[in-house]
Amino acid sequence: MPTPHYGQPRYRAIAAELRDRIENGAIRPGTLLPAESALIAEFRASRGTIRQAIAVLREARFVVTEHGRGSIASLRPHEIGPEKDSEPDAKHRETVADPELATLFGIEAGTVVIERQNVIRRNGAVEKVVRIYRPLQAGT
Amino acid sequence: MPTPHYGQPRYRAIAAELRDRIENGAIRPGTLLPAESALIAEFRASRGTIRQAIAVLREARFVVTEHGRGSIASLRPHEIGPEKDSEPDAKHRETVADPELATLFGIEAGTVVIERQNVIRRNGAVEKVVRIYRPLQAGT
DNA sequence: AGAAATTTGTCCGTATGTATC
DNA sequence: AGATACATACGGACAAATTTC
Repeated sequence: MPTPHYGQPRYRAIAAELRDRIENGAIRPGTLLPAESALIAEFRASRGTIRQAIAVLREARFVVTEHGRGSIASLRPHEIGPEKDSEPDAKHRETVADPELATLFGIEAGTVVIERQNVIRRNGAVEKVVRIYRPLQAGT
Repeated sequence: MPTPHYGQPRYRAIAAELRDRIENGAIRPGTLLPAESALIAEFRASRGTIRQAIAVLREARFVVTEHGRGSIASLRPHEIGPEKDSEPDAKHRETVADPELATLFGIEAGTVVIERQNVIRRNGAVEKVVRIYRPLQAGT
């Protein structure tokens, strides 16, 4: 893969993408951003580039980075929604595609996919866990 | 000492070595791999390199890693289910529980669980993949 | 019950070599 | 030549989960 950075540099494009996710709630304030390693996999960027992107967000106060913990999306006054779910039976998240999913979706392993997980209980005990995977691609 | 990565990078060579040990039984399925610190000493590699090697194994489902515990050798991927030439839309197979599934089911990570996978297609393309996990005992 | 040790997770800073624009 | 980016690798420090004492 060459290194085309037509227009703005890559780290700025990644920073913009992450900022959008924070603003539109995909990454909720107070929660951790994906780890550097996860962002490397998702954007297929080198560590240096990812760190540059996060540096931009930190500079703009969109995130606060804690050594050994991660980068936390900043709380926005108008978006403070504690929503303390103790343990939801369903949740959304992003993970990376394992080789099989990658093959099925026709993407490369390591690409980020959306995972929805539902926990089905029966008499209190967990009977089964359903995980639904979808490609992330659409219009980003 | 510079950083010569002529040919195969170190982390891949280490991953290959560890995979061999799992395959030939030197590290038996269900047991823990040596700790990162031990691997660092053995291969004289940095922690980052060791962790990259283990990430390769995890990606290929050769191990399941648990925070604070270690990486558990899994059943070999090619022994887990029947080999397929083509991809059916639904299939049963056995996999190993990742830490989250283990917690939900109240079993230990690395334990074998039943996985049923359904592939939902739409106009030929794979729209989503549904995976349903159940413990071994129940449901039979 | 609690403290310490172990182990993995994450971030920080740096370095070398390669490739592209 | 310089700026950008990638892949690899090192070492250090702090955080968090688990195990051991």
